[in-house]
Amino acid sequence: MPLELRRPERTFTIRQLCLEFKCTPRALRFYEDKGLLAPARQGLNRVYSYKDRARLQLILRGKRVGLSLSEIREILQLYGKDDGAAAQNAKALRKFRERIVAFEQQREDIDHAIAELREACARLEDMLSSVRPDLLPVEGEASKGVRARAAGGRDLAHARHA
Amino acid sequence: MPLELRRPERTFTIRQLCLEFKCTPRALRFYEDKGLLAPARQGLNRVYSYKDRARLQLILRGKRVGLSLSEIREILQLYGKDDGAAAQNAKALRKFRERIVAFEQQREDIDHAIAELREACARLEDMLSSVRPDLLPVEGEASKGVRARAAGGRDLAHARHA
DNA sequence: ATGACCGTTGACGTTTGCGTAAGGGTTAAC
DNA sequence: GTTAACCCTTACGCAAACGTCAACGGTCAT
Repeated sequence: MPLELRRPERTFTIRQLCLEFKCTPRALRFYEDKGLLAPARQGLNRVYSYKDRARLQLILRGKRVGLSLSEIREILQLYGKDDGAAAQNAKALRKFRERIVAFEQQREDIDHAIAELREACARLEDMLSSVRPDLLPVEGEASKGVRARAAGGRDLAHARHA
Repeated sequence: MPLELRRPERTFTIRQLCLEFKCTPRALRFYEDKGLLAPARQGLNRVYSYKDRARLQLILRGKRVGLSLSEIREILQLYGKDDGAAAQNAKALRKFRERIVAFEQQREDIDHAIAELREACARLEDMLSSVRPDLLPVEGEASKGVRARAAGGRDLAHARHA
């Protein structure tokens, strides 16, 4: 058993999760206050399980896409009901569907925004290249036009929020 | 000229815009306070032009995708500089690119979220259909399985925000 | 036993984005 | 002439989501 404490049994301290997910202890405690997390305790200290970690991931993703904590909590609660309570689950189903519709709306908005920004970029580039080509992003020797699809870096993420 | 006051010359009162975009006068004045809008005046009364209306659209879309007002203001400011000031525009270009990357990240998050919710829905449906089929969304006689892609209604939109 | 860290619980402070009066001015209808 | 419908400004209020102390406990190395 001492060797068997590999993956699923692993636990995390508050700090470990904070480092991993780039947030503060204060935030985690706050989420707990608000009923989004409920880590175990060793004495006073919080002990986060893998499931807690997963919940935290969902929380943060939810935040990035603009959900409020109470909305996230609601979703997590519905999520956790794999048990009976059929009527409850029917409600969950409706809620989920609503959220999906909302998200799809939001995706449209984002696509719009991206499209507009791209246009703006294009116009700016044209202007600059005809007036002050020296200010353009280096445009070295090799790559012409297409410019590699940057991003993909697994450690970016992060966003604002009202 | 009296007949020529068709489109581009049109102006709007604060209330008209509010009705059209489902927001309150208070909000518009607030945006103005924060430097996002700057309608003309007739005496004390605000008079919104088509350009103002367009800005408002951008503001609201920005909000829906989770931007803060100050971020939106920044973008609008950069937007408005079609004039000279090359160096400034180079900065704008960089900012825009950053925003695009951020938006693409956000789109990924949303896609994830949608996927997860769909999965959850599927599981819930399975469960319900095997235990309490009566609780499922009517599943009438005709449509089997595919269910029309609801939404599309042009007057939904709207979202939360901290 | 003395810091140096990590953890804990309050509790007050801050920023954002408006809501909600409170008080006042104009014009249009009745 | 007063009621209704808009408009304005000023200002206090409020919820969300933490930040930032303050004050205290555990433990490990020096």
